[in-house]
Amino acid sequence: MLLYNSATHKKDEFVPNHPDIVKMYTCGPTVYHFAHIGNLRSYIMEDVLEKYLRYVGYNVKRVMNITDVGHLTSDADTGEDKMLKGAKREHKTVMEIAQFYTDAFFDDCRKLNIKRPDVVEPATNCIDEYIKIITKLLDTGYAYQAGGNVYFDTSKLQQYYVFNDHDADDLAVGVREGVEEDTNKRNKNDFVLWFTQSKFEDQALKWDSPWGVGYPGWHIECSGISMKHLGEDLDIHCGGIDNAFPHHTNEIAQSESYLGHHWCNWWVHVLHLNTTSGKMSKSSGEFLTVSLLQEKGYDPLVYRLFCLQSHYRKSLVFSWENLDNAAGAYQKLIARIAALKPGDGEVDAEAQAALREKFRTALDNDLNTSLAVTALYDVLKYKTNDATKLSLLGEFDQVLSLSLLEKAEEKRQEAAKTSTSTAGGYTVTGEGDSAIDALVLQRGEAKKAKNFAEADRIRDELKAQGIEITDVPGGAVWKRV
RNA sequence: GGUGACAUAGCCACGUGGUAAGGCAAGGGUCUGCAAAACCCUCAUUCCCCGGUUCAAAUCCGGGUGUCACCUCCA
Repeated sequence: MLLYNSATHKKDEFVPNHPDIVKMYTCGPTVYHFAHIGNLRSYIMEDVLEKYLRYVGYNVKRVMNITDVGHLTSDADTGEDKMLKGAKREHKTVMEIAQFYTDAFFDDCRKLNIKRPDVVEPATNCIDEYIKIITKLLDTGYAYQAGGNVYFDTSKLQQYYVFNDHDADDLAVGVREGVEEDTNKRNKNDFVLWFTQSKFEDQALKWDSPWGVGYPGWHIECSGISMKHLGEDLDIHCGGIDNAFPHHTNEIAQSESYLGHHWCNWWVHVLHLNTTSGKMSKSSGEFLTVSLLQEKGYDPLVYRLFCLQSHYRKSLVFSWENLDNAAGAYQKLIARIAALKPGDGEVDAEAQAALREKFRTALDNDLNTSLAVTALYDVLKYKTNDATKLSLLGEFDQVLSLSLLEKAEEKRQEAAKTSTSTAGGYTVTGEGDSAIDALVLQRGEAKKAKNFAEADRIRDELKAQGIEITDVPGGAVWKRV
C-alpha cells in the first residue's frame, strides 16, 4: 500500500522492516482532562490504519503511551506540569487524575470502536528506560547538564529539522509573549531530558536519578517506551500533526543519537479537526466530548463515519450541520443493511472479488477512507444476493468499524420484538402496551369512518408521549422514539 | 516574519492528463385521507482567478487571490 510519510514528503510503498510484523507506535493522550473529539479524530484514523494493515495480512504490534507525567504547559523550563495542573484543579492526587482520565479515554475509544493498542504504557512505568537513554546521551556528548537539568544538545546533530525547512533563527520570531526563555539552554532548540527537584514543590511524582531527584521531560517518554516494547527500530510512528514539531523532531534527535542509527521509517500525521471559527481546543469554545455528542442524541459512531468520509491528511471542519449530515447517512446506511436477508443465497465469490478490489484499492492509496465508505454503497447497489452483500459488509467493517452488521441486527430484532392486536381486520403492531394498542385501534376506526380530524388528534396525542405511528397496509405500527 | 497545506454543486467529499465518484440536503414521482418510511427520477458543459504547456488540464507549469495549520501548551 502507498502511505504518505511526513519524513519524505511523499507517498511511499509501505514495506515493513521485518516481513512478519509491523511495529507501530502511537502518541497517546496526556491524561489531565477529557479528550475532545478532535483528539479522537487522530485515534480513529490510526485505528483504521492498524486494522487495515491487519486486514491485508500483517501482524501488527502497536504500542501507545499514556502521558501521566512530565508534559509541561510550556517547552521552557518554567512551565507547569499539565498533570499537576489538572490535579490542582480537581483537588485530587496526580495518580487519581491519571487513572480517572485514562479510563475516560478508553471509554471514549470503546464508544468509537477504537481498538485498544496491544501495549498501553504509562510514562511513569518506564523511568529506568529514560535514565538509561539519558545516561548514554551524556556519555556520548549529545546531552549536557545545566541549572540542575539535563538538556539535549541539538547543535551536535547534522540535521535537526526533519519534517520542514525551518531556519533556527525563524523560530525566534513570533514566539508568544509570556513564554520565558530558558537561559540554561545552549541552543534555542535544546530540550529538557530530565528535570530536577527544582521543579518540584510538594508533588508526589519524582524519582531518583544520577542527576538528582526529579522527573523526565516529555519527549524522552515516547522514545523510551517505544524502545522498551518495540526494540531499536520502528515501522510507523503516528500522532497529530501538531506533534511533528517539536515533539517528534525531538524524539528522532534523541533516539537516533542514542541508537547510532536510523530509527523510524514512516511518520504518519493526522490533521486537525477545526471548528468553523478555527482550531478546536479545550480552552476555547464548546468543549466537544463524546459524552456531549451522546447527550445531544448522536450515536458516537456517527462521528466515526463523519471522520471516515474525509481524508486524514486534510483538515476537517466540525459543525453540527456537518454532523447531522453524517447522522442521516449513517441511519440510512444501517436501514438498508437491515433490509438485507441473511439467508439469501450462497456467497458469490466472483462478485465478492470485484467489490473487494475497490475497497482495497481505496485504502491502498494512502488510506482513502472516503472511497472505502463509497465501497459500502457499491456493495449495496451491486446486483448480487444478500448473503454476498452481508458477508462483504462484515468484512469491510473489520477495518471501518462502524458496527454495520450489529446495528442492522439490532434494528431487525427491534422490529421482531413486537406484539400485535387486531380488531375488525385492522392490525396494530407495537411494543406490547395494550393501552396504546387500543388508542391506535381507535384511530384506525376513525380513519375507516373518514373522521381524519379525530385520527390526527390521536396521532398527535401519542406523539406528545413520544410515540410514533406509521400506517401500513391493513393496519398501523407504533414505536417509541 | 518563516514553513507547510488547501481551494470541486446548498453542505460534506472522491478525483494525481482523456468526456465531473459517492453521501447528505433539495425538487419531482410511486404509495398514502394526510404524514412517515421505502423505492424510482432529477440535481456542477464545469472544478478560486489570470496566463502557459498539450490533440486533450479539476489534474502539469508560472503568476495572483483567499482560507487554514505549524513555528508557542495542544491530537
